[in-house]
Amino acid sequence: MPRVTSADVARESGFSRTTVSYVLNATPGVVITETTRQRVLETAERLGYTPSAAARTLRSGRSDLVLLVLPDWTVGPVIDALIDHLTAALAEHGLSVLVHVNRSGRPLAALWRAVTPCVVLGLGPFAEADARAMKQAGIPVAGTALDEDPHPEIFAVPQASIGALQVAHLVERGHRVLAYAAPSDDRLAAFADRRLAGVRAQCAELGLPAPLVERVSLDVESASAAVAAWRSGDDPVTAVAAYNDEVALAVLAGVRAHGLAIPADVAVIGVDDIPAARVAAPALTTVWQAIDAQADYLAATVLAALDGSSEPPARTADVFHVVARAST
Amino acid sequence: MPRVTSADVARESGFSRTTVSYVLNATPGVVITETTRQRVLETAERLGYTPSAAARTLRSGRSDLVLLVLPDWTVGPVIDALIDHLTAALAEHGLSVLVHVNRSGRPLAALWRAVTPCVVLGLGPFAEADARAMKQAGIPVAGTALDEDPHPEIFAVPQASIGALQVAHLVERGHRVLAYAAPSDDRLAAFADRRLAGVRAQCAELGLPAPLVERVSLDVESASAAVAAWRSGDDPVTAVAAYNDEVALAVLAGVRAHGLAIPADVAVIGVDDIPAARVAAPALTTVWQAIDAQADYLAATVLAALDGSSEPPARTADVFHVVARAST
DNA sequence: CTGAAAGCGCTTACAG
DNA sequence: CTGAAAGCGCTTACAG
Repeated sequence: MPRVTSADVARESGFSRTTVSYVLNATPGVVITETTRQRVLETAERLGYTPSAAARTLRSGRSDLVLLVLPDWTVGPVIDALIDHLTAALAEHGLSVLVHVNRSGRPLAALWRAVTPCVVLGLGPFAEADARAMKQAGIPVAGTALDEDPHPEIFAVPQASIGALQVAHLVERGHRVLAYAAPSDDRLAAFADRRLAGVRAQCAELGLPAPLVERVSLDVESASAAVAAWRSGDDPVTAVAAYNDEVALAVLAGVRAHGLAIPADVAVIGVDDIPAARVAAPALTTVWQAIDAQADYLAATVLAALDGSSEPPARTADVFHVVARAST
Repeated sequence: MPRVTSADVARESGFSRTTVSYVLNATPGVVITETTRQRVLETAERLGYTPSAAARTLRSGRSDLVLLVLPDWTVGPVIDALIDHLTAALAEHGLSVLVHVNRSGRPLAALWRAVTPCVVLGLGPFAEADARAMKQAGIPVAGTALDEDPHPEIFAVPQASIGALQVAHLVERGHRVLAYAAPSDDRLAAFADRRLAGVRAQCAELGLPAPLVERVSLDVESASAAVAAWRSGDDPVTAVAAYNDEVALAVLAGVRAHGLAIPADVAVIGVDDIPAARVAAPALTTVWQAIDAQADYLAATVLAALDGSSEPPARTADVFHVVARAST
């Protein structure tokens, strides 16, 4: 069964391809008789016509694909949810999201030249060369930033603020000697380092000793060793800010392994609010992020990049907040 | 900066577009002088030529996009890893994976007609109408099956076997009164029901009483209620097979809430081996699935669908196995 | 071994 | 208000 084309619709409806195109695209500034319009629409419907994305792309030099470039780190439930919402939001505008995991750090050029996306959206920073090439080729680029960023096309989730928020919560609970549990995976450094910087800055601000930092991989031994280090000093650590919930859950296991009480001896706070956090022993206090809002904002950013007119919306106020549970 | 086309390469190298195309595509059955070949290749390289996917698609009627259709359920780390591996494996063959989450259950027709993917790969079953339409349009369809399946283009991960494996492990540990913790999310039914069927069948096979089934959502209250139900009978449940690790972690919390010992009073086994399983209290026994192998198999299936010649590879023997930890 | 030409399906100046 | 025609970049019969 060959493809139904706009030429078929034209022939079948008795109008020219031009008219069919005008009707189907509701081309602005072109006036079409209502009866003509109806007849074309009806014919297209009856024939099951779907425009060819390839032909449109070839013609316009731009597809309706949004290329979403993920950095190499493990995606995890949060980014997962983000992609989900973003895909749904952009689908309403006829845009499809093509997710590309940039493992190997190869240049993106081959991919975006081949796909000619209408926008490239990066969840991590782009390589200098890639950014330049895309700019030169006139492909709009949008993305998220890890820090506060003056560029409006960038959605900034200041990672440092997350760390600061963790500290604020722990201090509120009466703690003064804090530690930071960093992830063992180097690919997370871009996030982890910034969150740690936030923890450090907030500690300094509040006149607390600098946080003791240990890397914790996702097993009991590693976490247990970290806890040993944190508790060995003259002024033992009483609260741990973890990079994320998975690391925090490992820390909980490490603390339990030492026979210490949570939160009486050691309090722990994570980031992400993954499902396992709620049912941990004890239930894990964590930082919740407004993923939906972030996704909506990113979607709006993409649309704004496409069509200069529509401004990105105002930022949501509640980007993240602490969900207090039994671990602090 | 306008796009570099094959015409540019032709002009610049002094050959015709035909020759350029032959060289660049290494068209089989066409013999090209080595010096010509080199000159064309060198020119293309120098100009930074990348073929236009849109034009190729329009010409051939088929893009190099693989449309991966996910069912509506939460993706989770396992599917996540699967997508990751699949994307990498297919990228080596010049194929890009377009992930589409089929929320809302809308017909897929508009999407695949627009994108003209070279293969549609489904991780869940397709709607009858969609499957028929794609077949009629000549688009190869591949996918995974939830049951053993005679069709070679389908990768079957028999969900029932996972349930059976859970039961076998629990029985090996000396348990005879078993329960099944089903997820509260109905979208998971396709998986959950099959795994439960496997649990039931294996219990029957071994002459055990039928498993008591409770739905468990991902919070302590729900899990606690399920545990209460399981323990209330004359013959209290001593072991729980959970739908997946997240449900299993909730069950652990429920058991702890009742002050029962794990695994002495109640043993728990999950599925997936998520990072949180290893650091749970106690460490969670679970069923590990060979995601890499599944992804490789799916990739091979896609390639086979594209090019009749290459057979899908032999199945990996070790599709899944139990990782025994402290919870059983 | 290489080239001129047609056509994939679409949109949009340009005429009428 | 509607139509004939060109062209986006590619591949592939068809000639030479």
